[in-house]
Amino acid sequence: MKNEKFAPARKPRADAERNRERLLAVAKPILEAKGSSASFEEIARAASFGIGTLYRHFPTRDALVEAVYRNETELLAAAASRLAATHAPVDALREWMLLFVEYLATKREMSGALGSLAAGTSQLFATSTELITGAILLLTDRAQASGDIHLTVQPIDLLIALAGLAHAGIGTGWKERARQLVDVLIAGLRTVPRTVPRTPAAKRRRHA
Amino acid sequence: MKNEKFAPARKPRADAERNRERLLAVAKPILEAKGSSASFEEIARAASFGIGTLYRHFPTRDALVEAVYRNETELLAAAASRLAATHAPVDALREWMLLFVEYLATKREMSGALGSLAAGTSQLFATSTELITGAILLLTDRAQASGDIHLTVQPIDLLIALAGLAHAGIGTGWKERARQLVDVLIAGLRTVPRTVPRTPAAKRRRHA
DNA sequence: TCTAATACGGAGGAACCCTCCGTTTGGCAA
DNA sequence: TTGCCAAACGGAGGGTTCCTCCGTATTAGA
Repeated sequence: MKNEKFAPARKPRADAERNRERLLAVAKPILEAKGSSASFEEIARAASFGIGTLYRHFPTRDALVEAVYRNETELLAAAASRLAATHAPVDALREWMLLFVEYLATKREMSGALGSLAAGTSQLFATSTELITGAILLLTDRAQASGDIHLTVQPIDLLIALAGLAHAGIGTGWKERARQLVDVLIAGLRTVPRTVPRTPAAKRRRHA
Repeated sequence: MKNEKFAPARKPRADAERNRERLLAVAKPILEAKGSSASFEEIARAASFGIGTLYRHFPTRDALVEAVYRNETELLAAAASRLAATHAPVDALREWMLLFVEYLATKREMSGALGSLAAGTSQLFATSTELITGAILLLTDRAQASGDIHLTVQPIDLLIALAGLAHAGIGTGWKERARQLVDVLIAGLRTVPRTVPRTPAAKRRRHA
């Protein structure tokens, strides 16, 4: 047993750190080309490492994906507070959502994974998920406080919807379509929700 | 060579047709439980068929998925014209989108595949894709003709967004969140799009 | 009943996953 | 510098799934 679980993890060996970087560098283009279905063995081979090494550094696919995109995720999150400081509330939200579309664009093949990143599905994604949700919450809270939008959905759902679009595998023109959707979503948030817009069919649905 | 390619395909043997039905019946619950990651071998075993038989009937996963849900897809498509006949344009659209959410709900695990179904990604999904796009086009065209909505997105993108939400793996409460999103989308479609809402940042983005 | 034409079964090669453990290496202490 | 050992590496191997291929069995029609 020892107390290994409590050991504060002495800093990693220099070679390990170098190798980790090399793995990340090699993994990124492969992930972008082949999507999250890229084989671990291929990545390891491409970096001239044994498969075991890859697994030691990144025990799961999610861990690898998160690490590869951690940096960009942080940049994206940072952009939120910058926009909040320089733009009107709704404009800031809109601009940031457009940035999110750009963010997805690099990783279209990966967007399934990133969708569940946004959704907070995986434990491994926890920190990235927090970054993203924190960013959009900052912007939506502000826009709501100003009275410009009325939140009837969870802000993260807006991003998940966009990620869905990225993921669907529409070919060229995807990005433009996603941008249009951003504007529809924003416009939808601006309108005052009708109180209890229940139709007879909606009641029926409750029992379906 | 012969002319086998042009032979109008004599009707399938009775046993083959029986077996096809049995495969579909067995596949459905398995797909629903395990998602599209369900193994072909498992399905074949569950139906007490050899793996070869399954592959002959459904050469790809997509073919199987489409066949399993073909029926429900047709029902969903049919509902569109019914709603168009009985509801005001926007109400019909909204109700149908809510039905689409229900449609997804049965197959949450499958929604990735169904997303690309909606997107028209796969050749195999061609006919199902047509059914779905035809249905929503009917409703959006009508709502646009009445002047109640202003289409700035491709209607199918609305569905893809919803499928994305289904796919993201949000747990309980998914359906309610999707319904809320439907209302945001509808509200967004109702507003008159601003003419050229370009910000400086948008120009910059063009070169990214 | 006979015989093509169809359909079925499942072995087998290939790809991938992930674990486990013997070997190698880096870095610290003497 | 040298020696030691925790840390890191490599890759064989057992397991799973994919999908093809072809010998065997079954059907439908003459």
